[in-house]
Amino acid sequence: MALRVYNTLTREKEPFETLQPGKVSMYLCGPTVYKPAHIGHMVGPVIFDTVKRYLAYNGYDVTFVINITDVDDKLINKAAEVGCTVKQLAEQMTADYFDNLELMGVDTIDHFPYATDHIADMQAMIQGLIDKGCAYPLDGDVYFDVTSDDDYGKLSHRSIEQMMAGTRVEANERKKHPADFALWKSSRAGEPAWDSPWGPGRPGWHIECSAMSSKLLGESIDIHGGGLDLMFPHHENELAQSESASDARFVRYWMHNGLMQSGKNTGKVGGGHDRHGDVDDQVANKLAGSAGAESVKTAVFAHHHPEVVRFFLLSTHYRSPIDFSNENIAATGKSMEGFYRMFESYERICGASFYDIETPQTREHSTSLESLPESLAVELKTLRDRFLEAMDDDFNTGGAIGILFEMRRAINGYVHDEGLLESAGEEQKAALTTATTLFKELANVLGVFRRPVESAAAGADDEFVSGLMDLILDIRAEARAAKNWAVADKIRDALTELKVTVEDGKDGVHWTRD
RNA sequence: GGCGCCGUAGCCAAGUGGCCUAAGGCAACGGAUUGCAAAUCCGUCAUUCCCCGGUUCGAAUCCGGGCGGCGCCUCCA
Repeated sequence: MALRVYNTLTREKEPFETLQPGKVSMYLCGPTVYKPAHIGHMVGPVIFDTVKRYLAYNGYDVTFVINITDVDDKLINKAAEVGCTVKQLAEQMTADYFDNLELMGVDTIDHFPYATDHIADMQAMIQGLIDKGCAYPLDGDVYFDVTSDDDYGKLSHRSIEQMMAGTRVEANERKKHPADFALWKSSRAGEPAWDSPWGPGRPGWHIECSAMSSKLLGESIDIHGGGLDLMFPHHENELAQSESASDARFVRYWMHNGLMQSGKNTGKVGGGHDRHGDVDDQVANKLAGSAGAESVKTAVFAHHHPEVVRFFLLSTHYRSPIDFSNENIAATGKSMEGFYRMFESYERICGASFYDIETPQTREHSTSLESLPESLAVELKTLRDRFLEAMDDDFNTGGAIGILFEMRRAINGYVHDEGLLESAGEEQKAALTTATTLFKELANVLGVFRRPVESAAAGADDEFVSGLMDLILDIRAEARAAKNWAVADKIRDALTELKVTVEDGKDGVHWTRD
C-alpha cells in the first residue's frame, strides 16, 4: 500500500516518489487579485491543503507555495474602473483572499510570493531564454519561441499544428509563430511598468510562476497544481519556459483539480463566459460571486458554515467537477450534524471537549488500538486501513469521508451497546477516548473538525438565555415528574417553534438552538 | 474544427477487469429505546452501473457506435 498520484503529464496514476527522500515541494497557481474571491477560488487551496496534510501525515516534510498575481491587465482595468491604484486594489483583494482561506481552514501554506516582488527574477529568466535562443525581443515585447521547444504541447497533449487548427488564436503578424507567447509586455502610458533591457513594461502571465517556483522551490519541483482550466495555455507555457531555461525536468507530478460548476446548464463558476440558465442557476451564479463583486465570505459563508463548505468540496474526488448549489451544500451540512452530536455525547460522557483531544500527527505513530475491546479494535483497524487505502489512491477524499461516517457509526454503536450515556466506567471512558482520538486523527488529515463550530448552541455565551432555559426546563422537569405530559409537551413544542430542540436523554435533558 | 472529461438508487457520491449478488451519506420505511418525541442503535432500500454492439472464462470497469451533460483551444482557480 503506497501513495499513487494521477499525473496529467502521463495521464496515469503513478507511484509517488519525491525528488529528495522525505521532502516534497509543491506549487499551486494562486489568484489574480482583481476582484473578491469567489467560491471557485477556494477549491484548489482546500484540495492542495488536504494533499499537504496527507503528505505530512505520511512523514514528508512539505513546502507549499501559492503565488499571488498582483499585476495583470485585469487588475489594471479594474483599478481604473474603480478609481484606485493597482497596488491598492491588489492589497484589498489579497486580504479578502486570505480571510477566506482562513475561514476554510487552509493554513498549511508556507509562502505566498507576490509577482511584483520578483520582477528581477523574471527578467533574469527572460534574459536567459533570449541568450539560449528560446525567446526574442520584438518592439519592446519579448516572446517565447515555441518552435525552439521540441516537446511543446506535451502537458496538454496537443501539437502546435493542432492548435493552429483552432480559429481563436489571434494572428499577430509580427510574431515568428502565432503560438508564441509574451514573456514581457511593453507598457502603455499610465500602466504599471518596470525598467528592463527591452524597455519599460511588465511580465507576461506565465513567467511569474516559472520564476517564483524556481526561486523558492528549485528548478525541479515535485507537485504543481492548479485548476483544469490552467492546463493550457498557462501550465503548458510555464513548462516550456522553465525546462528551456533550466534544462531540468520542471515538475514531477502535475495535478489538476476539476472545476466548480453551478446549475445544470451554466459553465464553471466565475468563468469568463458563464451562461445563464434558469432562475435557480442564476441565483446559484450570484451566490458564487461570479455575477458581481460579492466575496465568498458574504455570498456563501453567510448561508453555510465554512467547515460545511470544506467538507462539501472534499466529498467528491478532486479531479471531478463539482456542482455548486445551496441545496447540495445544505445537504452536506445536514449529513454532518451527526458528527457534532457525537462530539457532544463524547463531552457528556468523558467530561472533556472533543476539540481538546491531542492526536498523533503521523501515520507511523497512529493511535494505538491495543487497549480496546477486541471487536471494537478490529473494526476500527479495518476502517483506518480503508481510510488510508482511499487516500493512497490519488487522494480519494470522497471515499475517505465515507469511512469517517462508518467510524462514527462504530463509535456510536459502542456508546449505545455499553450504555455509556447512563453510566461509564473509567475503562470505558478510556476506550471511547481512544476510539475518538483515532477518528479525530483521520479527520485532521482532511482538515475538518479541528475547531469548535461557533453557534448559539447551548447558549453558553448568553447568561440570560441560559438562565431562562434552566428555569423553563426545570418547570418542565417537574411537570414530567408529575406525569403532566400536556404541560411538558406544550413547553417542548413551543420551544421547537422557537428553533430550540429539546432532547430527553437518559442522562438528563439537553437543548440546542439553531 | 482540434484536444479532453463525465453519465452509478429519489438526491449527493465511492468503486475503473474477478474480493461488486456495487462503499458511505441524505431522504424514506420497519424494529429496539422513549410517557410521546428527539437523538442513538439494528434492519430494509441498485441482480444493476445512460443505450446498443464487441473483446474476455469473467466488464459498472476495456474497445467501437449512439444519446445526453461539460471543459479547454480567450492572461478564468
